[in-house]
Formats: sequence, structure tokens, C-alpha cells
Amino acid sequence: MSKQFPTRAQDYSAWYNELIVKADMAEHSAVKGCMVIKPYGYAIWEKMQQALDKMFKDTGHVNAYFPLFVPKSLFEAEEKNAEGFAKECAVVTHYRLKTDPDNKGKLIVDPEAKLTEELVVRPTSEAIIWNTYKGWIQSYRDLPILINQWANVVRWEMRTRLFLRTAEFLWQEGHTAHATREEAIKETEQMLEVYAHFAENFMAMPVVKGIKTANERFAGADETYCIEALMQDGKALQAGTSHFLGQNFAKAFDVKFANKDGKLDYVWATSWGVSTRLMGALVMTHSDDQGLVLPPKLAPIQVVIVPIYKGEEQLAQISEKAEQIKKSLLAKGISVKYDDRDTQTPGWKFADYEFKGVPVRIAIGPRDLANGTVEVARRDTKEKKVYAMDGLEEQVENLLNEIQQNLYQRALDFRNANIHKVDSYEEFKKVLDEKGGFLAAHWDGTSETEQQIKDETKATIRCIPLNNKQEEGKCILTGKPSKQRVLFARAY
RNA sequence: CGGGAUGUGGCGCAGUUGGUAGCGCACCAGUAUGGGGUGCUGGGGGUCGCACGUUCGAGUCGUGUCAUCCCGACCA
Repeated sequence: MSKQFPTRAQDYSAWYNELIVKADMAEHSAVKGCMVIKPYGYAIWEKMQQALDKMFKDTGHVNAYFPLFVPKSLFEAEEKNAEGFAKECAVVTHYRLKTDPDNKGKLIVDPEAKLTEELVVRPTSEAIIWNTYKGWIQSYRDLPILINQWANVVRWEMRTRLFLRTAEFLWQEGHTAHATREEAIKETEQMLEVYAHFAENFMAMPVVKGIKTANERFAGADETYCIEALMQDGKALQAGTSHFLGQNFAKAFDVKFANKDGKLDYVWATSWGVSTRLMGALVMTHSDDQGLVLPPKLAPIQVVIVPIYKGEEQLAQISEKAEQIKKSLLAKGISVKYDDRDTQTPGWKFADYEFKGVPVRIAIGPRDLANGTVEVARRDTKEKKVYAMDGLEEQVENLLNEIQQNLYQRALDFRNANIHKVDSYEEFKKVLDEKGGFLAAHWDGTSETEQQIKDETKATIRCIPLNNKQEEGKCILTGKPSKQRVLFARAY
């Protein structure tokens, strides 16, 4: 492993890219804009999936799967949605290759095999799903439909970055159908809460819950709720969205139901999603110049045990103890790896697990064996302590909780310290350039003002926080009256 | 799509005025080690992104081309 790993201060972007690759999370693939998620990175994603999936199930949702391809005619049905995604769609036009008659051993697209209708590779699944729901819904008795899908989607981005923006990415998308507007809004808000809970309690990443302005709203939604996080470099990152789709898709796909009075009405819809982008968020929330830092709740390996020994006999003695410790930790539901490979030295292992963000490391050597102790090191603070072997599992359990807490608190302190109230456009620009972070500022509520600020500063309104404090003020750009501050930031 | 850069063993790089490739890490074998990326000895592996051209001779010069990365516009 290279020793000249860039620091965050030197080059945050390079730090991020190299960290992902060197921590063995992912790498660039042979396909432009697409990454290979490696086992270690995928294991983190699986932990995220498990936690989220349970929360979805606990709130009454079920999983299903819909096709990767969307016929163009369906895709274009909801105009705003189609328009919003049109410029980043991959399109399948043919279904066969054949040997090139002019170039032996090479293949060409068979011109005879042109599809009568092009297939859009889903950038999101509203269209195909609502076309399907049409056949499932006749009566209010068929509602609600509460479905989630774990899938891949493709958005042909011009510029990509590992996890943060890849042409193909993994996500989950919930698509629900309801009899009333109120119920759909309640669902939208509920899922936002689920996301916020996941971000804060599993990722240890504080988020601001809010709603998007019209400019930033999901194409085809009436309202977009979001959770916004702040990365270490002062840029914001949209970590999850929950959309109230109104009756837009029901109208586009003619999905009506008979209510209790026998009257026909269009179905109300929501959709909500989080993606592998959260992996990037995780990295940019906690990791440091020594590599990845993982919150215990999402770490594939929570505790690693490293033996320090001379000779096989000593290893056997240490292994016996180590296996005992491993067992007692496993019994507490803690994931443990005992790394007794003799192909790497202890120091090498220390550095390696540190780089990969394993929250707790236990080292056992002959000295410990004699004293009935172990050396315990925590990744978040780099602190090392000697613990007695007796009752170690409780200690480690507590330590993991403490680390989880500490990471959250650290991130929260950072986030709070980087919400800056600004009251003039000059101050806005100055703070944005010098400090970054969220800027709480008054805005006159118009798209034009938002757009102008974006054009001039690259900062966008990340959200209007929920339960936002109401106060009289003047728009920083136009000086027009404003009733509340909104959060601006430069964003990923 | 605009700007910048880079393509040389698995990875990271060097390669002077053109004379058919070298270093570090990794890898393999042996050996001594083992409380923070271990030392020593020996070993295997590349035809220099691709094409064309200049030349007696091209990693090196020229033209073209492809790819990737970074910055920006677009976006989760």
C-alpha cells in the first residue's frame, strides 16, 4: 500500500478518490462512468440494505421487482418526468449482433434486428411501475400499495465520481399508491423520517430534513422532501429524497379507483429512494487522513483480533484465547474477524485494518497472555488501552456504542459549526468562499432569484427546513420581504 | 460538450542529444524475524494505448486516433 496517501487538506477530491480505491471499496471499471463495487465496499452496502430493508418492512412495505427496460411510449407518458430525465437516458435500439462480414472475428449490430420501439434503460421506475399498477388497482380496497424495489438504474452522466455519481448505480426505490392525498403525504413524510433515522443512527451522519424548492424538485413530483448532509469539505450532499407525486402519474397512466361512494378518482402516489451515493456520504462524513472510518453499525468487521507471536506454539496458545474472545463477542452479535494469517506481520495488519476503518482492534501477545489482558485500539480516536480479558465482551460492546456515538457527535458538532447565518449578498459570497457549509439566508421565494444566485455563486437552495423558524427578513439578493431563512450551499 | 493531464511489468513511476527498456512496491523461493506497514539473499514478469509516417534504427520525433483521469457545465 502506498505511503503517500493525499491528505484532505492537500486535495480533498484526490483524497476521496484514492481512499475509495485503497480501502478496497470500489474501482473504476472498463466501462466509462461505471464502477466495480468490491467485496469490502459491497459488504458495507449490504449492511445499509439490511438496516433500511428492515425499516421498510417494519413500516408495512414489501419488496418486488420491475423490469430494467421501459418502452419509450411508457417513459414519455408523464411529461415532466420524461423531460427531466430524457437527456441522460441510455436507449436500447437493437436486439442482436452478427459477425462483421468485412472484419472477421468482429461483431456489428445487426441492422435487421432493429426494435420497433426503443427501450429506455430505467433512470427511475415510476413509468413502468405505474403502468403496472394500473392493472392492480380498481377499488379503494386495493389500496394502499406499498412496494419497494432494490435495483440498479442508469443515468448517463457527463462526469462521474466513484459512488457519488456513477452512470449505473444501485438503489432502492419505493413506489406507493394511496386513496387520499393526506395518506400519500403522510407516507412521504414517514419515509423521510425513516431516511433521517437511518442516516443519523446507522451512518452517524446528521441531516437536515426539508423540502426542495421548485427548481430542485424531482421531475414529476408535486413536492420533494429531502435529507441534506454536510461533508467535511463544506459541501452539501443530498442523501435521500421522498417525493409526493400527487396524481401526476395516475393521470399519465390513467390509474383510477372507485372510492367508498362508488366514485372514480385518480390514485395518489409517492416515491422515495436512497442510493449507493450514501457510501460516498459515509466516507466524506467520518474518514480521515489515515483512511476509512466506519461507524460500528455499518462496519462489515466490527472487531478484528490480531495475534502477536513467536513460533507456532505461542500462536496456538494465543489462538485458543482469541477464539474464546471471538466466541464471546459473536454471542453478543458483534462481527469479529480473527486474523491469524502468518503471511502478514502484525504491523502490516494494524495499518491495513486501520485504513479499512475497522472500529475496534484487539491485539493479543505473550505479554497479554501472562497478564490476562488484551490491547484494545479504537479507530475513531486512535486511542489504545489495555483491558482485562475478564468481561471483555461487555467492554467491547460498550466501546462500539461509544464509537458510534462519538462519530455522530463529532459530525454533528462539525455540521452545527458550519451553519452560518448571513444577511447580505456580500456576506453570503464571502462566507461561501471562505468557510463553505450551509448558509442560512433570507430568500424572496422566486425561482428567478434562486437561479441568479446559483449562476453567480454555484450555491443552490438545499432545502427549506421542516418546522423552520418563521422570522421577518429581506431577501439577500433582491431585498424583497421574506418570512424565513432557507439553507444554501454548494453541493455534490 | 469546453479546459487540463496522462497512457511504459499487477500498482506507482523514470527513461537525458533517437541506438531494440529500468526503479520502488507487489509477486515467487529461501532464511532470520514478529508489541506499528520486518531484514537479508536469490528469482520471474513488460515491446512501451493503437495506427500510420520520418529514420539504417522510434518508448523517445511527426500526424492521426482511441481510452482514462481531473476541473467545469448537467445531475442523485
